[in-house]
Amino acid sequence: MARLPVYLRALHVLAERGVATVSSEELAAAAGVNSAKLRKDLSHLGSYGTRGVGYEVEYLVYQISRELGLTQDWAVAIVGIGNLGRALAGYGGFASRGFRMAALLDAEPGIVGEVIAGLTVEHIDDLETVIKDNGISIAVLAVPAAAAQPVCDRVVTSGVTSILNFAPVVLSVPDGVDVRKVDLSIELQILAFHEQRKAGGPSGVEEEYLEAVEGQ
Amino acid sequence: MARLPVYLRALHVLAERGVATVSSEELAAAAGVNSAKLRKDLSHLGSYGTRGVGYEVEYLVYQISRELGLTQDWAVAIVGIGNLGRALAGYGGFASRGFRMAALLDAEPGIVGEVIAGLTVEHIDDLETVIKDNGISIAVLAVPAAAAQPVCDRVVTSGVTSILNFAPVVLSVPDGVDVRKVDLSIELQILAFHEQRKAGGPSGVEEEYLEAVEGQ
DNA sequence: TCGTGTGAATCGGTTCACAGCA
DNA sequence: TGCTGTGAACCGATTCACACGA
Repeated sequence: MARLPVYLRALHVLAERGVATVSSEELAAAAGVNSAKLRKDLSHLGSYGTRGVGYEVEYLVYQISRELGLTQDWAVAIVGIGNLGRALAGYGGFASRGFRMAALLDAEPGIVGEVIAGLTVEHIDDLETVIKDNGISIAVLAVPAAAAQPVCDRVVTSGVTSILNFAPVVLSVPDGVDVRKVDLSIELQILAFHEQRKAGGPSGVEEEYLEAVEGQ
Repeated sequence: MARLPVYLRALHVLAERGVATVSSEELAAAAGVNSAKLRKDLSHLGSYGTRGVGYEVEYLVYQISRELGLTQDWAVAIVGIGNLGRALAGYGGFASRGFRMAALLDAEPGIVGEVIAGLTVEHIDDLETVIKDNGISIAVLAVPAAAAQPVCDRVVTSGVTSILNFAPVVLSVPDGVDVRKVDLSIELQILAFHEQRKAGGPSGVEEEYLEAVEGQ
């Protein structure tokens, strides 16, 4: 589930420090969750802990990696090589976790041909070919809002079944295609909401109903 | 709550198209949620719809904006002006939603002094002064993982109470400080998990327990 | 009549608390 | 003894379904 990557990161840190064994209490603290939740999450994978002792770090890393599908190699394409696309292309955390940046695509002639992180940016006209030839099943969309749906349609037609969307639009996709959305503006708006509550609620309005609202 | 920004975005699109009124059904479709959920969410803000008709777009935009605190001006600092920081600094969606990029900070001498989106990058040594002088209450951290906690401590000490963290670490902050985390690598890992399930589950293991797992 | 607003039912996820095993 | 694994209680959020009002 969605917290396994967080546990995995914490475990990697522990492993680097040479820690061989963790209790659910310790790992939960490192991951920022409570220990009962962590144990329940891990129990879904199987019974990989030892009662009275804890979990063996290396073994748990392997089990979680396998569960998440990180023991295989995923070819990823990034479409849209603006600042955000570049940030993603250059982010080291991907390669070390089973992800391989296999293609960068952009529509801008000034950007096509540029070499970023060892990859040459290709023209978006070649999108279909590039995706099929590289066996890409995951696409990252870092394109302008107006381009997002058309590009989405094209990558889906080419065989992509998982999309990470940074454009501020709700994409529509066929069944069987997963979309995750990261919207930087929405994150800020949620912070502003909390910030405002700290400052005393919306100006000039009763605050009662505010109690009913919000979690994370 | 966390979906209001999504509704707001959809409403802005409708307003631009000149739509005066929407039903919960239509707005829910545009926002990608179901209509009962949308109505329940909106009812927390008050009774702003008309039975038999729907919601007046402009009025609802205003009410949601006020609820989210977007009718006031929030000064935001971005710390870490790599590709990601630049992408954030240049993202137009902020300014139009009550957010004002008030400061850019970096540790790299080659970057300090650079002008991005009309702002001069300042040195991180001046962080405390810059935050206090500009009345900044929201900070965006786009720094390397190792720098995140120290920078976080400094912005909190300077008076920041909301943090949007892009570094892949769990930040620890005092009570009263909100942290939201965006982790690009985790998003991809979650996609990989789903992708793997489509392909038939983790190699060599029974799939039964997989049924118990995962939502979005 | 039509669509909002909302009790009531439902669902899923979190937390509690302890039985069971190393 | 100490900590995992898990049934049971709990809690919030989602969905259903319809009364109510424009």
